Amino acid sequence: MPELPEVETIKRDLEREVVGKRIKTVEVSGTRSIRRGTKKQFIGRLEGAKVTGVQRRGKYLLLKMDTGDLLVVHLRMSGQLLKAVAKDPVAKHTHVTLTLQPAGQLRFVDPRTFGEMFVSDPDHLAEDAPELAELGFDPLDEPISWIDFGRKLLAKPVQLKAFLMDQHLIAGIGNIYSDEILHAAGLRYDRMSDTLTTQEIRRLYRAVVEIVHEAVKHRGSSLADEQYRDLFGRVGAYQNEHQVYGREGLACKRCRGTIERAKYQGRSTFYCPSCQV
DNA sequence: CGATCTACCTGATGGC
DNA sequence: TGCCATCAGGTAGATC
Repeated sequence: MPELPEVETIKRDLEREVVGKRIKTVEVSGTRSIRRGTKKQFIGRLEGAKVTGVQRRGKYLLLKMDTGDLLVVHLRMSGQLLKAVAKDPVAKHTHVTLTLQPAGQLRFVDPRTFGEMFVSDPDHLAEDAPELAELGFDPLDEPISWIDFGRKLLAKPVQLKAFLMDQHLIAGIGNIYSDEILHAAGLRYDRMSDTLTTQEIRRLYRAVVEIVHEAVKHRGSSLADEQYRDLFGRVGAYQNEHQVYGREGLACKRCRGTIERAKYQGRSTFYCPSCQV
């Protein structure tokens, strides 16, 4: 479900609502959500710890504890982090409940159970979660120069959509935002990275940064199923700004061509065949 | 090594 | 109604 803009929205909500609170108790149901390490050590390391900060790396969230530990969260396709109070009805698929001091709860809800949480610390993060160390640049927090971006594009010929979604190259971009970025840049999803002109490289880089910022400004995208929710359970608004994603058969807002859907690496891709080249 | 497929899950939707 | 196929924001691991 969530890509960088959605995770960033939740991060900012967590900073206001959860940082400074202490975790009083931890409840875990099922075995899927806590699968690196044991439930017992997960609970033991979190209970009594105070949340002192939140970081986002690509689509990962890291909650810093006053014990030095890090609570790492990845929402994958259907995970939600929701603020609640104890008397609120418990949603189906609530797998982890952190009860906070002085008040409130943080709940992890995840119907498809692809998401996960685990506890690590700065000294062991690289071995506990090697994929975190291998993330590419973050277009929101650590934008690189367009020259370096161009070097990455030219380093290896790869189709542009695969390039944008490769977390080793750029952290945080997934199926929705890769389509929106490519449309904004006027480039096709299957264009090879090493065929771009200098002007196209600059346009693509600008589109990456702009689309991500705009999507954060609108608090992310919730699709028809409204699975993506922020910490307060509210939907995002960026879906109203989508130019191509989910708009098959509709007119391109830029050139009035017809948006098409293609299958790319087993997933839907939306693009305008007349203004993306 | 890289590229490509599959598995991991539940739930919503649409065709028959 | 119901049954079945397809699809959904992601990524790791197997298999070529």
